[in-house]
Amino acid sequence: MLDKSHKHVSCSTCSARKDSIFGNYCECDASVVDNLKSSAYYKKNQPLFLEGSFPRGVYCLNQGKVKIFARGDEGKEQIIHIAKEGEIIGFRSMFSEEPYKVSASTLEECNICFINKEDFLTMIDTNPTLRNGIMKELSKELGDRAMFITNMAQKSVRERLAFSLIILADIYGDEQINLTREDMANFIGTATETLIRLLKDFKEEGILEIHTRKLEITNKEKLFQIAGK
Amino acid sequence: MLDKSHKHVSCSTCSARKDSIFGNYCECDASVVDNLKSSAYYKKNQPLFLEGSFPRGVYCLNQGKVKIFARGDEGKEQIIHIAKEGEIIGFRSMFSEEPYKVSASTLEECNICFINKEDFLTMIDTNPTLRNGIMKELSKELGDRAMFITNMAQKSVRERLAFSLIILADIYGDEQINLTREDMANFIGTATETLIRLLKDFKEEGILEIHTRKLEITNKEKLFQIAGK
DNA sequence: CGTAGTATTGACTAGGCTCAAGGGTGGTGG
DNA sequence: CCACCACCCTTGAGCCTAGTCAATACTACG
Repeated sequence: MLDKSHKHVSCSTCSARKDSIFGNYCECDASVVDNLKSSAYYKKNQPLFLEGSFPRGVYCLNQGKVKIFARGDEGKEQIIHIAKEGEIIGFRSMFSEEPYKVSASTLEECNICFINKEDFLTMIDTNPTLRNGIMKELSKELGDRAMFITNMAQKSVRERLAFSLIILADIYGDEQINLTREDMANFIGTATETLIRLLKDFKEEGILEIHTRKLEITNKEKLFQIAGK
Repeated sequence: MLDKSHKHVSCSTCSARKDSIFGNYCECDASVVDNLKSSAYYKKNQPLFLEGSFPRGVYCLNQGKVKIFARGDEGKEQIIHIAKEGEIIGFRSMFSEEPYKVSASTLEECNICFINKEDFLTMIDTNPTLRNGIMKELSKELGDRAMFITNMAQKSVRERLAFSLIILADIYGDEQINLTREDMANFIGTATETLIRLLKDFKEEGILEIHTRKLEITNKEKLFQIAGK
């Protein structure tokens, strides 16, 4: 349980900063960012922003996990990305000058800092190192999504599950994967029932342990094998 | 048939320039770009670059269409994007400092200009308008791909075909859509046979005319209806 | 200790893939 | 200019993955 009274996270002591674009690219500017930003506690399942609305700034994730998702025609969520500590969220639409094409919502309790649109854009304009970092980030994500699309189009659900579990294990680090079956199904792009059946298979094959909602990967090798490549 | 002896396309007379990021963002720099670039004629099905290799520069499409695709585990192509006249191709990997995650290959005869990596990066560094244009472009594509992923995961092949035909009609403008069945299937993310059967259905429903390989959309309204949204 | 949300299981169906076999078309070279 | 060959397109049959619907069990939290 996070400290809900925690009103201000300082960049200079931010444990996520080493994993962040800010940490990597503007060592010197911690205090500058510190003065511009505000920070806030978010409950589980609380939205940061919604598809269709216009961005007012960017979010920097200090603690917790956030899902980035789009909705299909019937309103079904497709999770595009799960952000972890240190990630900056929601800067895409600020450059494209479009409304958000995706929504963001907390998956657990989070501490999240916020930087105003104008302040952030000024930083980008005046700090080439940060700017290059952002461009690199945008480009990397674009490459990742090409692979994501290919996986969606060509892999079976079983293969996608294996692949996604590897990604999730990486996101959750030493913690166990902790998602509702529905969120997980929406990440993989399948029905909840199908996911459940496959998790059971994986368990029987000795790939993972199921502790109700938390998953513990016990044979990562085999996952790579099933995921293919 | 393009003029194969055409060795140099000039930016100032480039018919695609108005649709290009260069045309929109650096009116004044036409002659600068002109001096830096080289231009070349490409045959049908000629690769520009391959997944896994490192970028040496960017390509600017003066005439023709180019497919951007990734390969799945079994080597099957997944077409991520089809570039038309005026588009700049292959700048993503130059920012991410990774090898290409996708390949590019001409779909028909093309005239394509090439700008050296160093020259292009210098332009980006020194020309904020161009830079913002590029960032906008990266961001837009990222948004598009979120939708692409959602469509792949949630729509039926029939719906995806309708959706893709709308996109293709837009890319081909007043020309008729002209792709092999295989390329088209690889764009939609389905088997060639399934695509063919569905095209037949669409023809019988009065949505399109099939002139062997060329497709003529006759009822775009209905396509929107089927695509949903 | 009840209730809402979440997870699980079963039965059924169908969309779409694979394999296999023909039919067209257009580009090239004699 | 025409014939041939390679490539592309089309059709059919059968199967199987994965989605839907429906009913039941579990779990956590107030």
